Amino acid sequence: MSGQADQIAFALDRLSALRRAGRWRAGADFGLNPTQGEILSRIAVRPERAAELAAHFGVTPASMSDSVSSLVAKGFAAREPDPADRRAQRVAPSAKGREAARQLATAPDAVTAAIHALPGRDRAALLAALIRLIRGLQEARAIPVQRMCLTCRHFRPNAHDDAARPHHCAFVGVAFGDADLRLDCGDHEPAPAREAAANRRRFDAA
Amino acid sequence: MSGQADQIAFALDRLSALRRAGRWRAGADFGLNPTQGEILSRIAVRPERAAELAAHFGVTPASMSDSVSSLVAKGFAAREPDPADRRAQRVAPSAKGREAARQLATAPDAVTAAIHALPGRDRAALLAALIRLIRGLQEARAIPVQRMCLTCRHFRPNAHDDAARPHHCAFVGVAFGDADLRLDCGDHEPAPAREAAANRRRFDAA
DNA sequence: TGCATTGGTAAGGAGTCCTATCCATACTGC
DNA sequence: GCAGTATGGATAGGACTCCTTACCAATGCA
Repeated sequence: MSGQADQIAFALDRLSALRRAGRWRAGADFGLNPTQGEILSRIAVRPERAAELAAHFGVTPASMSDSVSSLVAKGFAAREPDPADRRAQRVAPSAKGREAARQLATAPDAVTAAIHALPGRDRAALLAALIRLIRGLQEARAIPVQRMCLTCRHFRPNAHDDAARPHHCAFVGVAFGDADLRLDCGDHEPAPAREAAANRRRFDAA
Repeated sequence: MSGQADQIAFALDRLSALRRAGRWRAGADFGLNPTQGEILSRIAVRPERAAELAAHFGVTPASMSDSVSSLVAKGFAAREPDPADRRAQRVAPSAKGREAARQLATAPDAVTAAIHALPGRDRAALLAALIRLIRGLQEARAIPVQRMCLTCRHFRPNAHDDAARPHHCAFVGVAFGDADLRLDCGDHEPAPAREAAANRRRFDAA
């Protein structure tokens, strides 16, 4: 019998194939394929540079340029100048793109439904394990930094005595627990390296 | 803050992008792309019909036919007649294909490494949650039946009193625990529906 | 025997994603 | 102030995925 790790990797691959198949169906109404749908969903939350998108999706900048071009050609997005750097451009959704992203976000998805159907304890354990997994990958520099709480300047780990809700988000001003930790938050702003390292230590200390 | 389910789905997407990127690198030495590598790894365990492969990977039979053709054209696989049905063909690896699959299986992969680096408790919780997730998807008929213990005729759930190793595999003749449950076993043989349902009940009863 | 079903391929087209190359802006040191 | 280098990005050419539609052949049921 081979190891747990292989079984887990196998499960991840199965689930991602299902998600991709679901995105084919969901995007078909708009003439979007899975890749375009993912990019659109991403920039609908916050416009990004092509290079950031390429890093996020794990493709070359050239490939991302292709995909963005087809999104632009279909009228779902536009390239706009980035005020911070005149070499750069941000990819932003058009009105039509925002509407499509909204519908995509609410489209039924078998995997998400199955996650919802999971017992609460399993779901929390799953999220916790995945957060640790992604942190490990970040520390091994295998995955680009995400918009996750652990790297956000608004995050205050273990700031409260309440064991159920020890953390604090200074942006929205609420206490929350491990189960509500975000891996991808629209309000994320990167923390300075020193602060991020301190947060990590404080988070692990609990 | 949006729900846990969305965060989990986000994590799954991130990890699958990473796996795919890793497969590009791993397969590059052989002239294999990620899709071809996945198919090859699959048939190396056990030859399968194109329709089964298409269902497994969530693509249309026509697409699978394309991919198999390119695998055949490169000499990694061959189509052979299926004795059980003269319409059908099985896709089997060539000697070269088996060797490539062997090297692919041992190629370093950041995600697998990170899973290994996870604390044992997290890893077990992750696998357990994923098995439940996939079972839920099977029952919702969103995912084709896998080669998992729960649907195998060699599986004897809760056959032993040992709490750590309650299950039994009649094929290899060993007792094992939840942590060693397989989602994709090369020795899998589907159990009759009646037996599978009984196994499910017996498994859940524990 | 007749016909729907199932396994599979062929053709045509959109799009992904690669490598390689090139352009423009931005930093860096003298 | 200006070369040299780094960075953000687009373009070109090519391999390939994956789709839809259409078609053939074996199968299985009425």
